[in-house]
Amino acid sequence: MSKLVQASVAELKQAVEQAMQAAIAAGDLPEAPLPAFSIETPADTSHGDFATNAAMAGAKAFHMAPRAIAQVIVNHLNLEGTYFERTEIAGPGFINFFLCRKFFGDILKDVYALGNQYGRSNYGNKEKIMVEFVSANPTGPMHMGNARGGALGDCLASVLDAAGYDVWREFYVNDAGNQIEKFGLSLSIRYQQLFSETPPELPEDSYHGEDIQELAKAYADEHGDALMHESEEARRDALVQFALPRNIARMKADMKKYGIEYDQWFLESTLHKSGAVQAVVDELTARGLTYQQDGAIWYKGAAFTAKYAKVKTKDGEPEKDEVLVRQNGHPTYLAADIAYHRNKFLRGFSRCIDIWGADHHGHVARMKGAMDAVGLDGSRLDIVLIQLVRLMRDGQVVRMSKRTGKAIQLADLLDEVPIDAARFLFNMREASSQMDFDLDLAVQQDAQNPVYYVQYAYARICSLFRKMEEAGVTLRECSDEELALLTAPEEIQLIRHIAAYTDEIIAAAKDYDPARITRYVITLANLFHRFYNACRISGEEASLASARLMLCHAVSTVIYNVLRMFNISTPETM
RNA sequence: GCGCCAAUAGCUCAGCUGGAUAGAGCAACUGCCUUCUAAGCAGUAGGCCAGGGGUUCGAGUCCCUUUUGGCGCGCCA
Repeated sequence: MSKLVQASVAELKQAVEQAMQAAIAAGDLPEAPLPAFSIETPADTSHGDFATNAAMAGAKAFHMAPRAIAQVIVNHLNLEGTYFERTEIAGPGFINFFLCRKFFGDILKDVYALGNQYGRSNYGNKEKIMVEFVSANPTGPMHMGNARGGALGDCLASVLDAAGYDVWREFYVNDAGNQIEKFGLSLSIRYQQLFSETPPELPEDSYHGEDIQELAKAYADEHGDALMHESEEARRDALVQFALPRNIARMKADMKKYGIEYDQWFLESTLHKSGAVQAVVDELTARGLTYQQDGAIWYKGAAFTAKYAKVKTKDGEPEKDEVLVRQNGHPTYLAADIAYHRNKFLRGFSRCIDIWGADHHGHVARMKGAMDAVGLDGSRLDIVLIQLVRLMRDGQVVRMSKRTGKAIQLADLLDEVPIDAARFLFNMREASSQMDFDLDLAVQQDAQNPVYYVQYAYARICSLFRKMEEAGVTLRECSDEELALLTAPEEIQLIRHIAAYTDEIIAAAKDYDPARITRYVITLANLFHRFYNACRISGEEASLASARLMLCHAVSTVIYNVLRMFNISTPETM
């Protein structure tokens, strides 16, 4: 694992600091506080494996030319006992460091020893963290945005797990409130349209989808027209009680098909039943943050929201307050959502991540502020906003399904494209960028489709191992001397990339950006194919062949670990 | 009007907390299979990083501004 890398960076930083101190003590540098500097990995490997800007950063403090400072630092540098064998001063004053051969061999030994644990770290210290994602409305089928959110959320959770967090996946089901009222109304009308000569018309802002008609019909098929003789309220209740579980079951089935398993499906209704929503209203009232107006209860949240967002102050007009409880006595979505997030923290999660569609961005600062308002810490709630997805076919935007003529649903997508491709492609772009999902590319079974490109690299290595086994050559742990035979630029580049894996996961966890790992594994496959074209294994002298076999094994280990982490299949033949 | 996200090769996108000549993949052109999967590789070509200011040793990256695109500003969720 790249404990090696992390240790190397740490010891390098220390060595440079000590060199500067020694130089000051020796009078080669003037007395001055040490500058803040960094250790970085140059883009161009001819500039070394690591580099530091210490000399440039210190130019001001030491009143000397950067290259002169660099020379002084190098003169006092002691790299004995480290993996570094050589330094050089380059460009405007960079000090470049070159790793010795043993480092690369040790990386391969580490991967060999750690196997499917390679890449995992304790960065997160087992901190309890929740990722809440998709959380689609149970009033209808899931759509394309849910597909992207599902892939990103699930893979983010996996990345956090690999980085050493204690991760919990949750789906929030809005099975209460206004949308459910509307759902009931729509069902009731569709139901009445089945039996009545003069049924009511569906209002403009209710659910017009076919699925509502199907649900009403399903109820009628099972229970007949009995509800026609019930009160409107009883009819809606019965229909909702019938339809909601079906919709939720379907969402669970779709998510499962998509390769996503939640730890919990959290029902909003439980918050209302348990009194948690009322408790939030009471809590805010006790803190003097509510008032009554026009028969509703309002939340004075502007000051809390302002901590997390700019607030318009045009004409001295403050941010509008929010309604918590409507005139009709029903709590708003905001009240329930505050209760939900409060509940998350009370369950012991020290950090909560929500994946939301970008159209909800107006809600972000308000929600974080509200956590502060109820006495929690809004900075522990992080929202990842996902920009829109457009489906593309033949270079054209696709809005409607060919089959149903309706808006494309998640289920349609999963019928059309392989799950592997959907999960992989939705994970290539970071959440903040708008993306086009290319349906033609997703079903394409060739190298243009990145998921196949990566899987092919893995299958190629599996095939190699089968061939070598037939020839009586098996994988074994090589000696330092044997691994030192790996000197081709293709080999060194490949090992360097393998060495970076753990840090990539940590970086992806820090940035909440699982797409980073997708790009990482594509690059890994590319480096492997390059190596495989340049270097042979069978036919080479035995110790070199064994060393290369160990390298191939390391590559397949990392590809396997990434694909399994993202729940993408790893075919051994293609 | 206010706010959020973006703008990098013909197309789709990388570019890590500011660092050394701005990178891939598609598409275009030229090569590489009697030997481990050619679903692969190598090479050529392609750029005032949307425009303009600023910060500094140094800006695609940070700040301001203009333009363009997407989205949001409900007693909806």
